[in-house]
Amino acid sequence: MNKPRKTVKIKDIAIELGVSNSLVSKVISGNLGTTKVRPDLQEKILKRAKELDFRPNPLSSALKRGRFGAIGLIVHPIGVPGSELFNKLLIGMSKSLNQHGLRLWLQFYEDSKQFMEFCNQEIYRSVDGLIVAGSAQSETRSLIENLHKEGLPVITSFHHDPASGIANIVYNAYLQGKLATAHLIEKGCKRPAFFCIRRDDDLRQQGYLDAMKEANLPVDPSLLLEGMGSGIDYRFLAGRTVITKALDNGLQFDGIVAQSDQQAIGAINVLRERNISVPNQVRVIGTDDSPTCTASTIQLSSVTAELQEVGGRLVNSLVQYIDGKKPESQLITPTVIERESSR
Amino acid sequence: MNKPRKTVKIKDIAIELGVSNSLVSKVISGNLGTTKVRPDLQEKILKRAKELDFRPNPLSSALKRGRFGAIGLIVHPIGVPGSELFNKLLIGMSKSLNQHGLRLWLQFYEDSKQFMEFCNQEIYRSVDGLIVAGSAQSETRSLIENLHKEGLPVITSFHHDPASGIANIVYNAYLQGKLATAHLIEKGCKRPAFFCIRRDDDLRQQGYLDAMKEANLPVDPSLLLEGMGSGIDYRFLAGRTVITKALDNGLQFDGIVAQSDQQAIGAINVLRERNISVPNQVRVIGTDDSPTCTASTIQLSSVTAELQEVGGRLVNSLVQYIDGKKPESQLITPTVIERESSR
DNA sequence: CTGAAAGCGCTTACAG
DNA sequence: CTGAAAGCGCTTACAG
Repeated sequence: MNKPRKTVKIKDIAIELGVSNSLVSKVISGNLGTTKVRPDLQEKILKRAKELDFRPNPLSSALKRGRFGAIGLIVHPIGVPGSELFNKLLIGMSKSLNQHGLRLWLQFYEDSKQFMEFCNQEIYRSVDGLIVAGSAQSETRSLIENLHKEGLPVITSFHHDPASGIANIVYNAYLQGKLATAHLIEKGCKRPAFFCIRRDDDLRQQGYLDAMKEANLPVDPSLLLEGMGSGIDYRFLAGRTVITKALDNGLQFDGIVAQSDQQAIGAINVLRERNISVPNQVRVIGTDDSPTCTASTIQLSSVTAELQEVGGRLVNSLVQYIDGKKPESQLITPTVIERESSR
Repeated sequence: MNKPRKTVKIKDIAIELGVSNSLVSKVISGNLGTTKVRPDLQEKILKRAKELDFRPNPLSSALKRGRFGAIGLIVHPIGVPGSELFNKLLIGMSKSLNQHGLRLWLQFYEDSKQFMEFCNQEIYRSVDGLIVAGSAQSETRSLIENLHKEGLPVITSFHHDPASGIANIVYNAYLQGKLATAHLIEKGCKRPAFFCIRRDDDLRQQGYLDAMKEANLPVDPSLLLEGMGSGIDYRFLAGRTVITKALDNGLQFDGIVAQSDQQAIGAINVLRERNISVPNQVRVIGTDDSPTCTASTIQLSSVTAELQEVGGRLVNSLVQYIDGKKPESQLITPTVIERESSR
């Protein structure tokens, strides 16, 4: 066993100055209540506390107040590897947490089993609120709803099927698709292709379709490129495969809206190998504005995911929630970052 | 204010079963001490606790025991953006933390000012130990040493100038350089070039030099490629710039050891544009084994940084430290991952 | 074999 | 204007 670090306590100061614990506590916390301290005494206490570098033991305060001073973050692995989406989320949260003097308890989960373990650990009894981010599986969703019903303030960051009655804060994936497509159209594209993922409620695809409609451009179904294996694949090779197939099929297109930056780079590589000029013949835009965009021969345009902003708002809303103000769901608007590939 | 969630307490169980708080506490925690409970009573208590899904309030236990049940992680942003090094570190830590039932308090710092703020917040008084990772600036180093002297268990993960008297756990950068170089030599390279960074104590460069020596290969100083702007630059463009210059200077080389995967990919792109075949004419190996390696037309060989392993060991050592066992510094051995670019 | 009691360090309603 | 006292929920040395 380690000897406990010795720290200054309220009692130490009280004894030294010949006043009561109560008074020291009140003066230092600033919660005077009905108490009216003599100004000189107050000053003396504050001065001594500062000299001794006193800090209340957060455990004791929390125990007394019934607060923990900490929030939990449970994340399903998010973003393409290399996208830095998760890092951005954390940084955004971290800043906001510091402002509120809160601490973060972090937990990863890879599947609903792990999530259940979390719920069965005491961890969630050690936080004032919870943020759950990543993709929601139906089992985890009901677990979250249970925690919420038990009175734990919970906020999620899900794109699909958010838990019912729980505020959900995410970037606007629909607008990502729409803005990216509108950007290419604005640059002169008439037949931008779109990299589909295999799910029927793909928000970005909706955005693509609406952008086309608003520009009065017909949507040739063959512009909706599929074939990225079974399931969702945001990686490099998916971009290669899909665009290779499209070219081999003789598809005519003058733009590509990709659902990740890696897909976009994969596609660009194929185009270059076949001497198709980017951006002159085909303009390309990715998604996420990840480091990949500038880590390539041709600088890739992209639409942001604003994860840092999302992180900050998640924390702020949760803090308000803990203080009793029921939060609203929010959709954060992405931005198009124009670079060489769509100029 | 939020109504506090109501939870089951020891007292509730005690009253219900007509026994004392003490007994319930002892039975549940398993710390019987001199106490010898009647087996049937013990069973009754455990059964009821389980039914009620009782979990001790960690705050109270911690307060009583003088432990916090949490450790702090302060990180300087690490790794090239997109390298996922930080994520790997976190995942490694997270797993180990869960095993020990510990929680993580996360804090980023970008400069020593922020680090000082951290030290001035009460946060470090709410953890049983601290892990500091990233690059050490001299000011932060002395702050860390101070925390350590005050009795806070601290472990660092620094590559250069670790704080004195504090255990330091990192991957072996020297071996990264050496193993990567040896790999290329084994594949037949006689004149592998090395991407230098501008610091006189570059461990990877030492590794490169030693690998060459052990293979009895002469080191032509012009193989040590500099010119990546002022300071360290691990990014894509640095690789392009350096290798372009080398080729323009007519340098003869048959391999490249890069200090990041992005640098390597940048270099490969230049080589391909000039119709120099990778790996036939030039074998290339990167560093970090980041997602970039497989997100490229040619799959990039790389040498790992083992951050997940580092993360796990940091936590394990810190836990031991908290329990009174002074930890040792450790160097984690990296592994070469062979892919297309050096085959 | 079991429980009463003190205590971890703070906070706050209440009494003086 | 200030302090004694109770209490947050648990733990443990000690008494019975």
